[in-house]
Amino acid sequence: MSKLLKSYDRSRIPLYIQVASVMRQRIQSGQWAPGQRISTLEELEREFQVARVTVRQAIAVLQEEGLLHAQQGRGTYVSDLTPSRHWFKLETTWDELIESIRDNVPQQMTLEQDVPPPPLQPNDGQAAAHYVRLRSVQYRDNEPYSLVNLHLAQHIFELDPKRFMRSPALPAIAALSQVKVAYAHQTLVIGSADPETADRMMVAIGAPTAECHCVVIDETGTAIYVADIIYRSDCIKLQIDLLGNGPAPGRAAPAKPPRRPKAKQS
Amino acid sequence: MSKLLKSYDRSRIPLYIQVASVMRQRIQSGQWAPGQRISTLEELEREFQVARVTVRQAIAVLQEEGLLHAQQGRGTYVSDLTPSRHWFKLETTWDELIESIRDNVPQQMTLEQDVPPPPLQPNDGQAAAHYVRLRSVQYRDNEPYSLVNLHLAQHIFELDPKRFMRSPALPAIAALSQVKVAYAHQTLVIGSADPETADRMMVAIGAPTAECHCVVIDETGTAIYVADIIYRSDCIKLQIDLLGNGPAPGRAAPAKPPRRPKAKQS
DNA sequence: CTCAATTTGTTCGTATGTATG
DNA sequence: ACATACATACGAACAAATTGA
Repeated sequence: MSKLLKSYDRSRIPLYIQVASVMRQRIQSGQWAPGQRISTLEELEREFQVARVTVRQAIAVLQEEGLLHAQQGRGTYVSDLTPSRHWFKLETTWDELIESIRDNVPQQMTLEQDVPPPPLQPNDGQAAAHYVRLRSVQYRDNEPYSLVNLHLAQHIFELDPKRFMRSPALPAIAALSQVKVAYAHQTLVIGSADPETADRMMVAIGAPTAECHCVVIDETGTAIYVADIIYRSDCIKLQIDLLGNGPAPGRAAPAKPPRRPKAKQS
Repeated sequence: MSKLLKSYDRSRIPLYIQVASVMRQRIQSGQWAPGQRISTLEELEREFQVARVTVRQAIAVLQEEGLLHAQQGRGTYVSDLTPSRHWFKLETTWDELIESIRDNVPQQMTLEQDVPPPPLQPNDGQAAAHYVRLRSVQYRDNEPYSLVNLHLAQHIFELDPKRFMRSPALPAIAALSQVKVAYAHQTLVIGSADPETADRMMVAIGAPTAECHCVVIDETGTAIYVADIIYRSDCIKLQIDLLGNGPAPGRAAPAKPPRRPKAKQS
């Protein structure tokens, strides 16, 4: 038996979906380039060690997703326009993070006053006396890609309620001269969508997600901003500069990009 | 109809697996605590809007995983020992990264000489003249959790072939006084296991993975180390210090925690 | 100890989905 | 396209174990 059939025992997921997911991976990784003709049904049958109909079911799945189109007598081709993945760069420093989300527009913002404090991890500082809870959804091209569940210390929220209700909170906090940010950190794990998340983000239940837990602590050690943000897994990308001396000079880039030429702290 | 049934149309994955994945999430998130008795079959039927048999299939899945145990007449209980998740911290600075993998022991190391250069991203510098390819598997408790596919510049490899063959390459490079590391970065995206990955890491085909692309560039702008590392998604956790001034002082910790607070002071 | 309530375990019939050759 | 086999899912009824009154 083939490797795939052995793995099938491990997974319980219908075979044609597994085949489809392997083929999807090949398209998205570029191993099957846009416009290219892929292997014939017979070759795919042999490669995956499955029946012809199963291959066709897998192809049907990818046709519905717009990644493939099959033509009788000619063959099966990869679509020219494959949707871009990993377009959302999750920044790893305070300044870049603020900058990257400055112009985001949160949708479906809801506010709850006087909510219980958020669950805090060991390094998340101490809870504030009162929190408000802001929930919102981020969209791109009319498609939701992240859910924000934010606990904001009430005394911070009241410094500029209108702004917090209509624009991202982190830039708003950075703009508040009264507030001194002492520590800020973020953790990321890979999870899977529960029914509510799946529904709000329009993905399947159990689809992989990136779960970010972002905490901002003021000079008194109080967690003034505690956000749990869930991203679709296929849109996110992290870029980590291990030495902290900026990216390597690119092909046509100048030899010495000393820092970030963008905006300076104000 | 319920949210779950609507989402089911979107997913094509068997219903009982979706139910199981929601229940698994609840256990792993602590919403269902270890030892706790969970809702009765009838309540779960109503909540998920599925038939009794479907709930039981989901429970059977989680029983096989050791997360639940059911007892006739009494109820269904969460196991006391639920396996730990996210135990692998992927460090985000050079020094911490080196330190964290120093004592790892790669298994099943294979070497290929004179391989074609690795695919390089725009900021990955220039390819070296010759590369060797080292592949290995990382284990914990006899379970594989990551696959390493490393392209190492041949002239670097030859500085200490024996060490590169039996211990992690990054600490080995850091230890080489002849080598000056100018840039080092890492990108992370979420992918899914292809058949070979699934087989070597003993997960299902299509299971989510964390794909790391780590590049080390020397002072001549040459990519001397290009690693593509695939982790199981459920073991990995990133911790990003946005301000770069260390973690916030913990509850019982002194104001200046020197490094790793292994032992706690009370 | 028995009874009743509660809860999981099992079985049947039916319909649809998945996979093979 | 067809015939076959097995998996998935439903609803309903019944059986068996546990608990407490």
